[in-house]
Amino acid sequence: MQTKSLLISSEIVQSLDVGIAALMAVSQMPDATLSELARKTGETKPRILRMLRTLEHRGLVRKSSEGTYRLGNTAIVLGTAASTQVDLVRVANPILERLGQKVNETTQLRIIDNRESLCIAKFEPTRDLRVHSMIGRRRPLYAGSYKVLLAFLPPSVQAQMIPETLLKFTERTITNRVKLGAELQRIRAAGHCVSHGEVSEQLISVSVPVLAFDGSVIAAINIAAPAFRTQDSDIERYIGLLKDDAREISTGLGW
Amino acid sequence: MQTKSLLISSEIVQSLDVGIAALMAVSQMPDATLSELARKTGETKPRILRMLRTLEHRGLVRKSSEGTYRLGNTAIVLGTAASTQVDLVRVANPILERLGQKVNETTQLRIIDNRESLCIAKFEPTRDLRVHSMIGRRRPLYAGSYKVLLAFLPPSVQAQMIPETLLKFTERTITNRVKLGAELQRIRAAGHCVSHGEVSEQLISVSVPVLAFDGSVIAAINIAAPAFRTQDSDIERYIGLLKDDAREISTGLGW
DNA sequence: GTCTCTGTTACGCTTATCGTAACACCTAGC
DNA sequence: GCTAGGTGTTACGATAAGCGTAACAGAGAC
Repeated sequence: MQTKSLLISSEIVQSLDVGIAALMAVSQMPDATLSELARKTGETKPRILRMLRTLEHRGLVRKSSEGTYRLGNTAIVLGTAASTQVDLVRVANPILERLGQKVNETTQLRIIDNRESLCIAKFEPTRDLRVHSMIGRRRPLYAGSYKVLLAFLPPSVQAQMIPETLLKFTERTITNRVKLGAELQRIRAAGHCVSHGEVSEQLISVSVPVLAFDGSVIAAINIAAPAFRTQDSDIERYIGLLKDDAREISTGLGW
Repeated sequence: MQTKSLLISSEIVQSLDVGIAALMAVSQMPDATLSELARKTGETKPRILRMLRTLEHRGLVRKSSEGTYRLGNTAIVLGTAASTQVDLVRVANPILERLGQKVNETTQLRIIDNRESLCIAKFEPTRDLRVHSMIGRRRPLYAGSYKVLLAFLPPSVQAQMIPETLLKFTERTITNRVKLGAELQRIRAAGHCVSHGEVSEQLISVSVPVLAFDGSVIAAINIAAPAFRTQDSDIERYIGLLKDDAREISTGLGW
């Protein structure tokens, strides 16, 4: 008895699964040592060592001269291929860039992944002061304008996505589940969500859902900007632009 | 007896290795079916099915509604992380872009990988007629200007990198191993290589090596352009620019 | 000196993974 | 109608691949 996998363990090759876990660990902690990676994944050192050797042999991971691990060239090739194969990203990227250029602010594409929102595409303007964004960064679903992802979910699924305790990021974060529910209804009716510093102080974020042909929510696109240079008139304008572009992404996906 | 792995099989977790092989197969043949992927990897269908299910569970692969497979969101996240973790790419990318803007032509960064040259970074100008480039694309080491990668290798390693038979891509491809050896010596002396349509007709490519502190070759950067708009004076200018930038990459890597 | 970290190797137990076989479901051919 | 040759999928028992334990060497710390 070495695994406690009593639930949906079947159909999954555990060696491969742990190998991927090691790969993701390297991706999240560049220049980590073997021991650190073993701790992070909760596996034994010999096991992770075997995994890393295999990953290195495939070029997904590189061992530095100091003995620490980083992602390798194959990971770059894989990621580039992925951005052309994932329809959503391929379609959204030029639209995000065009929109970002137009408003001269940061734009993002986010999806629901594992009860969080996950950034899978972005554009940042060149101006000095701008909102920083990063592909792969996760944020809660219940705070900030990414709430739109929640708002357009069927009620039964929605409930599963909201954790028991809602962390308070700023003074304006909604931490009451009932109030959150009411807010989600309002968002659904309006078709957009504006966050005034709910996650980060002094930051305004406007999100709009990208819907499939059947009205189910696929993703969200948003504009994020410093509050001091964003007037109410800007926000109104952003909402209109986002809605147009969200529709364009939908049709670009074939609907 | 199910594997014939008599050589360096040890130290490698085969389940993980085959799983990665399946992943790379998906990356190379988007929208492939299970049977196709099993054939491509030379494994049985049930085995590949198990691998794909595990990869899907981790988000590296997505199964479309028609039952075919594509890369998934995790692959995008992984690739983005990789481009910030691989020093060479991180350092070279802005330099490649600056150079490409300056000459208004396509620029590339290539390394040796598995006896081939592999493109791991690139820039393409916006003009209508330009040389197309793709991260992940492989080219032979013995043809075109990528020969610089060979030329700066220690002679013993160099020999291992040159295949028995040299494929003839165009009329100008060198297919004689002796002639190739002489050419490599000339390149090493000159510090650069110019290809006049050795791989593709009507294409000129200029490459220069990126050297480590000890003079060993790390990578090559190149400019690729249509022959009709590239004068000898342009080529001379490209060589100078490339040499400067190659040195800048070297120092950017800490040397 | 010991103590505690590293990374690494060896080896025997056992369980996870494998391939075979059989399954159901197609479309094509005729 | 019936094969015939494709899919993708599931079941199961045999086996060897992969596991953890243990022990190793080396590097600091103090």
